[in-house]
Amino acid sequence: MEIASKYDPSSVEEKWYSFWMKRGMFRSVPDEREPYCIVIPPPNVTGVLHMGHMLNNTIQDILVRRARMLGKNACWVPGTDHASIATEAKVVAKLREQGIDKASLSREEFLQHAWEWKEKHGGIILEQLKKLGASCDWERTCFTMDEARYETVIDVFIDLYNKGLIYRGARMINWDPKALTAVSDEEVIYKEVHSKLYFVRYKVEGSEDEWVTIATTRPETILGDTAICVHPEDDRYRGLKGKNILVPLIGRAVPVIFDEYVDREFGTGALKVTPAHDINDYNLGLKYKLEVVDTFNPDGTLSEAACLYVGEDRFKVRKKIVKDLEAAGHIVKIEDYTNKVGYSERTDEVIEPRISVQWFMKMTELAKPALDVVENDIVRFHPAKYKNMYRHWLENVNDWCISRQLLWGHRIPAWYLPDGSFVVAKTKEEALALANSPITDHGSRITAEGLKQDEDVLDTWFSSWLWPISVFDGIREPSNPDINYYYPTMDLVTAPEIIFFWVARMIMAGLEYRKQVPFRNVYFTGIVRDKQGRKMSKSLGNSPEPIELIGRYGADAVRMGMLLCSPAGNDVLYDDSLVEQGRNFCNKVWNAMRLVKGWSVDSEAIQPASNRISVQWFDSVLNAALRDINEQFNKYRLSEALKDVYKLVWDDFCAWYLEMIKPAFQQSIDSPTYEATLAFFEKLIRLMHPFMPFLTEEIYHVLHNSGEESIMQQSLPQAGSVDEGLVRECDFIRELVISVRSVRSEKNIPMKEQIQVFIRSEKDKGVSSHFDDVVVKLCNLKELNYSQDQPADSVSFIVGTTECFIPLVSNIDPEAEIKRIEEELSYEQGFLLSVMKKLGNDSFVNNAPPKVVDAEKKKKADTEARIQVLLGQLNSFKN
RNA sequence: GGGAGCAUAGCUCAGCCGGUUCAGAGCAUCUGCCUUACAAGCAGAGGGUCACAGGUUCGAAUCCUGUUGCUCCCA
Repeated sequence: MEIASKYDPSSVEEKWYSFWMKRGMFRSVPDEREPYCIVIPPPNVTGVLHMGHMLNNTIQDILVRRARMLGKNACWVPGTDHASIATEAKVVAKLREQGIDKASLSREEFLQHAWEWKEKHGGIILEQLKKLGASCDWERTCFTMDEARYETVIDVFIDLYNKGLIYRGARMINWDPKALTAVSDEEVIYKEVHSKLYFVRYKVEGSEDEWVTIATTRPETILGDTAICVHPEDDRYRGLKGKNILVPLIGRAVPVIFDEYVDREFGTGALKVTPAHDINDYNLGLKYKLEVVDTFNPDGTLSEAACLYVGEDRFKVRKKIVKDLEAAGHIVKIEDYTNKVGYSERTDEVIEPRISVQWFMKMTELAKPALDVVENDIVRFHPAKYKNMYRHWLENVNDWCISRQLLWGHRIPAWYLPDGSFVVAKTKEEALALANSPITDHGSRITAEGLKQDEDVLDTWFSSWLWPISVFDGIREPSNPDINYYYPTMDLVTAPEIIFFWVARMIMAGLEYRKQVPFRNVYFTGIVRDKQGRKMSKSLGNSPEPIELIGRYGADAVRMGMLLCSPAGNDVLYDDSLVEQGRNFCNKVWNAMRLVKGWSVDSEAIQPASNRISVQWFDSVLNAALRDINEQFNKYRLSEALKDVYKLVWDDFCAWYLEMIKPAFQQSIDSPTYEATLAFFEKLIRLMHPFMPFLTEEIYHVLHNSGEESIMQQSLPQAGSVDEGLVRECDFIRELVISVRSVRSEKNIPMKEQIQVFIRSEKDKGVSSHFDDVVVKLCNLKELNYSQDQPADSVSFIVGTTECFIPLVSNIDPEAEIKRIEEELSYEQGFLLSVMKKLGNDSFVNNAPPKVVDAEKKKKADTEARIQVLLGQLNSFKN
């Protein structure tokens, strides 16, 4: 059989994914086994797969596949969210291309277009996940706006409203003038911008030439000023008590108020107060009952209330008003200034703080238990450092603005009566009944025509926060078999950026509706950045196209490359070399398979002792590694687990074990060793399967010719016992082999040339000879000898405390040897000195644990032994 | 402005309660090899005052304090 010397993933991956799919191997239904469940963080329907998804979903797939192989009933629930702002923007843009104006459409017509868009584009990202090997139960695919999820959201809204946790009120909110909607605090991104600080003087009313100078970064809001505020203890402004100030250009008289809020050091110490357009000013306005003049329209242009520049854009007005102020003699000076400005996460538009009537959810009551479960490790964070961030947010939590002025989403189930009051109900009929019930008592009889449903929809996160429950329909059917079996889920894999948006709120929802946390562990991935540490973004063009990357290197290589360098919570600096490393590893495993598969087996042959000991040795090494890797998984150190696998396979198995037992060219191998090797290989690919599903499935089938079976359904190898003594013996041998190779390299002795090695010892005294034949093979020796004497014309080296020699016919330079030995000697003597110093220190000997003192004594003995050896060598060269 | 975290080899990072011949790994670099599984490979080598300054201790990369630099979160 001819097997290609290079592993070709493209011919393999499609085959095995459809193999798994056809046989329903990702399917999970409740049974008597222990459940293991992950719900996918639902990607946006507008999204296409990016590098962050690749990392995140690779990790989830590893966890799920591993759980499956541990015999659990593993279920990974996929789905997408409707991303109201992003999707609506896409649909509006598409309509515009077709010459359709959103405003000309009815709600129903618009939603029709939106659904069409969703049907066409909404599934792309899930198809892409399949290319990565994601073993989701696709039959369970959910969407935040499908029937069950939609109704769930509405039910929860009504329930929370009835519990008094949701209210409607006028508040200062973050307004996105481009999307024409409110957004929550969490959707505002503050960016540092270079702007100007304008010093503007306002005239004191009734005075000839008395002025107050304020500093502002937003002169266009001057038209909405309704007070000037100074610090009560600021001597500069004592004279202003009881006076009014005239707002420039429009001459409105506004009062001077005194409040400690003002920072005397900033600007001039005098602050203009614009309650309609700044959150702090808004609070001052409430405190001093100031007039609120809203000078902006929803789209960011100036309103009638501004009197000037009506209908012009806020940023154009900023330039204009500065000119006009300057002309009127109001500008004192303009300084360069750096400040933070809020931008909309979705549209990147500058957020306009605006007073608006919105729906809010009270957070303080829900926050307390959600904090407790994390503090008490009922939900564990990996890495745990994110607990700090979580705590800080929950202890300072604000009410959540949940309404959005959009069409695409869950429409708020509130119905307004002609008198402006409202009722909250699931249907118009229920609303009507409620409106006419004696309890609400609206006096006159309300008709269906008199009821108008709220035009707004809910924040997308208001559906996402229910996700771990809603995917199992656990709100509508609180005791259905799925929710009872799969909830709470086990692990959540997500980015720290959405710890508040999502993680915290899911915990709240879980505790509120299931009295139980939604998951046991939260694994925070890092951000995938480019090599220079920049975030990957479309505009920078610094992100590889994931599907193309998979095409080029194979999904397994990409999975490995992503994970190998990303400990939990750490950012990944992506570079193609990472994926290359993954690909190379796949190829290494592939070739190991080619080697083993190519051996002919001699069933008559008796197993040589060297093979037997090699098998015993690798068995121990494998068991020790399985134990360690298991431990890494328990600590959610996936990257480290993969490194251990990498080392076990490449170094221990390929570089050492296979070389130890490899038969000479065209020789056959004995059957016991061959069988043991196949068993090792089988264990290794099972161990690797969660990380590299495609390659391992391919090899599994090559090794077994097993048509219908899948490696997916096999169990993970269990760690057996470890012969520590044997491992130590072999460590000595490995060191010996490396030393011999090093001498070969230094002395330019080609591998082909057979040499001799002498160990200064009596055979079987001190040094074990179990591995002698292995050494002979790996070093290409004529013979391995034990001798008390140094052979003539030989170079020497030390392994542990044992002296070894290689006789050479030439190439020995006494000068160089002496120099080398003297260098080693001086290092050892220095080391001995430091050990002696420790042992000579009474407080060390008395205070340190006996184990540590003994270790120091052994160091001393070993070092002295080595020094003896070196001195002997030096002598032999000098004489 | 408030809070959190980080600083170890050229790069990315391990290094758990202070003590293993402790200063490590991978990648990159350099040298030699197309040795019949693998050049996507093999063998070997170099490279770090553990940011800086103090302190605690018999002993500090590890604990404490300060300084500097960077990152993130919140307002």
